[in-house]
Amino acid sequence: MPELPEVETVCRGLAKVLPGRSIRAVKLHRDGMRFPFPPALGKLAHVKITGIDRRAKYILIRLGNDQTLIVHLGMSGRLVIHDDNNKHAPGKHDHMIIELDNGVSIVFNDPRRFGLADLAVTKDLEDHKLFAHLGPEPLEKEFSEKYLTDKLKSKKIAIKLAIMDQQVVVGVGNIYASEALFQSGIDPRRAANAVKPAEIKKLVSEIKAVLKKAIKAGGSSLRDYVQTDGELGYFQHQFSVYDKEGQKCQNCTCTIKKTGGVQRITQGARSTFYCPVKQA
DNA sequence: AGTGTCGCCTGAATGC
DNA sequence: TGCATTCAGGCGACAC
Repeated sequence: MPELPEVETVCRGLAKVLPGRSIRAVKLHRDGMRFPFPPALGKLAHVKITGIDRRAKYILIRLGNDQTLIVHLGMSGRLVIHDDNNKHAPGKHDHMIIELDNGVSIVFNDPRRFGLADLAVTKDLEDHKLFAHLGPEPLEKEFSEKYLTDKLKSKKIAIKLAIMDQQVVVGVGNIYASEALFQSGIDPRRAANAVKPAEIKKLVSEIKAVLKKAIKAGGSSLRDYVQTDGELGYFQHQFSVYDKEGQKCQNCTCTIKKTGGVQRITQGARSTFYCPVKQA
């Protein structure tokens, strides 16, 4: 499940193979994913790829025709590099294949099709429907104690839902929201506007820390950000509370029989994991 | 405007 | 064994 660190790692992998190359063909194997592919997506032959970057969980492939190819991995999306002289036979969920002039193919596979691919004019990207309402990047200075305090003061929703709101801050998904709240010692159920100044300061710092740590883990566990099978961006994680219901949390000193260990609750129709002792 | 809920989609895991 | 059900979740749509 790609969150910001995985997407960042995918981008760093793409940055090693895409810039400077030219597109031989983009092959589409269905009409669309979350929404229909734009017709122009299939007509990018001979267009040059000039760069790669990321905004929130969107991968931005910069093109020489002043357009940007936007890719979102959704929940189950993967990008795999096949160096096979553009001979890759599309599998069941290989929805889009970008063939490069050097024979390398970038295969976008996504069983659940929550992902998307779209084209936008680069200079208008900020006004794109998907980008217009995005909050700040969590790793930028703009995402500060002062900013978050101001943003949360009118919010009565649970703090966990608040930090997952992309209008508050982008890139924090279900896993890292639980992880950052654990590291901050904050109960995920507390009202956002009731979180104290010192706790908000800690939370901002821990959100940055858990994301940075995960990005670092991605880089170090993948050779050059690309696995031997060509897959980009997925790596082993070690979580403190996520998916550890009934188990010990990180550095746990509890008697599990007494405390029940890590708790799983539902917030916004999604699982939240927390330690009832450290996040009281 | 802020908040809460639902649906999209498939495959893995679980239940009977 | 095999079929049905549940769950996973990023994000927009929608209702209140």
